[in-house]
Amino acid sequence: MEPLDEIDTTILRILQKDSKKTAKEIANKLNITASPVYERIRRLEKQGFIKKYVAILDKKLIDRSVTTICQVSMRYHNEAFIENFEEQIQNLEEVQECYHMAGEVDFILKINTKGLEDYHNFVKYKLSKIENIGVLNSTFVLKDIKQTSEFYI
Amino acid sequence: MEPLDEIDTTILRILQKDSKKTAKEIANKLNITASPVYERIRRLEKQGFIKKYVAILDKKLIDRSVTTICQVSMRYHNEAFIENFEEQIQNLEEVQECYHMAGEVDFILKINTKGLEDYHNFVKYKLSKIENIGVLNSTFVLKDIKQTSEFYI
DNA sequence: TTTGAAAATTCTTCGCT
DNA sequence: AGCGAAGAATTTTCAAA
Repeated sequence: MEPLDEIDTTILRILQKDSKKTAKEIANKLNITASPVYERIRRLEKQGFIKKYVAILDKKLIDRSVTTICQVSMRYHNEAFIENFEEQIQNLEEVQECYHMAGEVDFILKINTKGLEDYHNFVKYKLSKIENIGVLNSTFVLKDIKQTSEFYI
Repeated sequence: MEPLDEIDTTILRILQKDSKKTAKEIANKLNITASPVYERIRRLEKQGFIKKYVAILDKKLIDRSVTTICQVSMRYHNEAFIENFEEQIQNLEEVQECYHMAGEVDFILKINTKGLEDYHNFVKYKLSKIENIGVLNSTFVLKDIKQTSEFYI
């Protein structure tokens, strides 16, 4: 696969910010016509550089204001337990992000709920039901400082 | 502002997963015609429920494979220092997320770089230049288990 | 609020340069 | 690779129900 040129990265930068921009608008910024822009976008999709297009919602308005960062450590560290944990996490709708970490803490999760009580219920009835969880440490977000899906390219 | 009905939330659920779905496709799933779907989407945008539409890129392919979670605590906790920190963070392109936290740690950041060396340079030349940072604790992501912008609604 | 139709715009393909 | 034209599909508006 060929490396991306300046035109490709400009297209990606624009679409990361606003995927509703038309090929024509992007073409204008690049001083070329719409068809090559269109073809490049199609290629970038096909090659997997663009994974998907999504709408970003306002969490306050849809009543998911409480964001919690939860750090999880496992009791035993064998393959089966880790794979089981990863599988279970996929199915929890409240979990927006989950990373397997190097270091003391095994997993870091970002969870969105309506309120504190819903987070309590999430931990009580869903998260803590997963086998082999050792330490579980939750801290609440006071304020979102920055939140974007953009990569600097 | 009226609360959302079942049709609105269905539209939002669909657009969170794939914003390229046409009004017609969404209408089919709802057994109505395209125009009310179109009008509802416009209203949801206007009211702010939908903040924006974005393309999600593949971080491996664009060479931003290293994700780091960085926990920052400030030395002194006064308004000016906190506001300054929040402002500085906005301008750092490597930072995808930053939250002001309750508890021991003041801020949690998610940072994407090309490699470990680039993270080192980020900390050395950018993050640590911000005034009044006390403790700074970085841990690396071994594997992304789950990562979505969707909210469960 | 939904429908159905009509106009404007964008998407998509393709032959040519 | 990019251009420009042409047809298909979608977006967008709107009168009527």
